[in-house]
Amino acid sequence: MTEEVQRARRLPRAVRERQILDAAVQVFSRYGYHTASMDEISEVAGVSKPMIYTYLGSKEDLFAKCIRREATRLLEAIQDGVKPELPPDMQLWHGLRSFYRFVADFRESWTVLHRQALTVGGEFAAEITAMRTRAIELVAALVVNAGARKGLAEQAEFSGEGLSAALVGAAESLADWALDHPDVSDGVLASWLMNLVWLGFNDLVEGDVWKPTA
Amino acid sequence: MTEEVQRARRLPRAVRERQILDAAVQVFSRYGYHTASMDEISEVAGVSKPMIYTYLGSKEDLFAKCIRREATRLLEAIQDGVKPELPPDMQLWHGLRSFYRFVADFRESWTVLHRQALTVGGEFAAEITAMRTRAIELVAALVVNAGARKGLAEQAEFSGEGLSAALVGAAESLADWALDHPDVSDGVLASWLMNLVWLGFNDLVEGDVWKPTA
DNA sequence: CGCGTAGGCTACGCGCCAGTAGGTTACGCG
DNA sequence: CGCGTAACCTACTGGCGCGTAGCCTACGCG
Repeated sequence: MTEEVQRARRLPRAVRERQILDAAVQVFSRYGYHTASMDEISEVAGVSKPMIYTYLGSKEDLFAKCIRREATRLLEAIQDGVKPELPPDMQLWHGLRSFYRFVADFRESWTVLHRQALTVGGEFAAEITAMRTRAIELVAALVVNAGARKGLAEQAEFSGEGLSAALVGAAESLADWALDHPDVSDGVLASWLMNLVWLGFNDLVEGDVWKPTA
Repeated sequence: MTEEVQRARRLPRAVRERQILDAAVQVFSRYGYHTASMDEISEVAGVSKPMIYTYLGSKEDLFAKCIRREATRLLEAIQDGVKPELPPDMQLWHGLRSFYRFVADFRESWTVLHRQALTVGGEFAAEITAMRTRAIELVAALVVNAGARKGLAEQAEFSGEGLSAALVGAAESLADWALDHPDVSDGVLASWLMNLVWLGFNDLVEGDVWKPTA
């Protein structure tokens, strides 16, 4: 009689929770919130369904916990990369590099944050938006700060918040593009954005404004 | 005996289809594909549910038809605005203005295209991506064309496709921002982007590349 | 004035899936 | 060695919502 291979058994709660969250991120990122089924998550996690409910609560709870964990990871990855003592452009550059490195390393995390999070209407779609807003405000602080140094104030051609929204959007969109082009390094991606944005911004600061021609 | 107010009756098929599509866009944009219910759409349309199925098919069919109608509207709005005989920067500027005007005028159309369309995995998420890719390639053509004039070729600092992806993302993101700031005109929004992108791009063309400092 | 057809509805079936009831086995500790 | 408790499962239910069967009614046309 061959002894049965033991299916990993009697693990402490903390370990199981991590397994479940990992599986959930994977399945949510692949199928989206609504299409993903708790049965499949439990299967991928190698755990039965009631475990999920006793440990992590309802489907919505589970999703929220995924989002929060991945968001925290992302923000920490960026903050670890940026060096506050450097000039604004280098801060931005390092932040962007860390961001693209994270996206490349944790595709599923990024997908679940960027693509799937908005699809669950209501309560914590707001939470995601809040996180995104924080990112925008952070960038805005950089930009406005750099602008203020040169005496760029409330002109019609300038809105720190608006420009930051555009910049963040550009970064996100480029991240999606990069998922299909894994050969492009994070340094190159960050450089593209810097060339686009920082140079243009510098011109603005110098008063070199683009105007429509007749 | 007061005569009953007649509930709009016996309308021709084409009219009903429009009513249904209008209602569907509204409901889908508010709740998203999965959360939206056919019952609510029928209610908003002022029509019973079987009508939707006989006229427009399944829920997925209905959503696809919404997407296609709104996408066509958007692309036409942009193409009507742009004048091909103008120089590249002015073409881009007019295209952007038309885009922001559209978003302001048809918020629901934009929402359903941008936010909700990606949430339905599979078949025609691809369709949306295709449309977006077309937009990116269009912009890329503009950019590459303008770059080629100045002899900017395959440098590490340059990728028409990548930059275009970033630009489109910036435009979309700014559109979302603008939804919360209705007082900002389409001309101003377009100018911001031109200042960011075109000036930076011009610098690139001139060989003025941003490089990280030690 | 009858009959075909296009416009329209109420009311139901049925599958899928989030969530649960209730029971079983291993481990820790006195 | 027995008792509490924490880990873990199988097997069910209940509801929500897509899609439809079947029926009614106004209008046009000979």
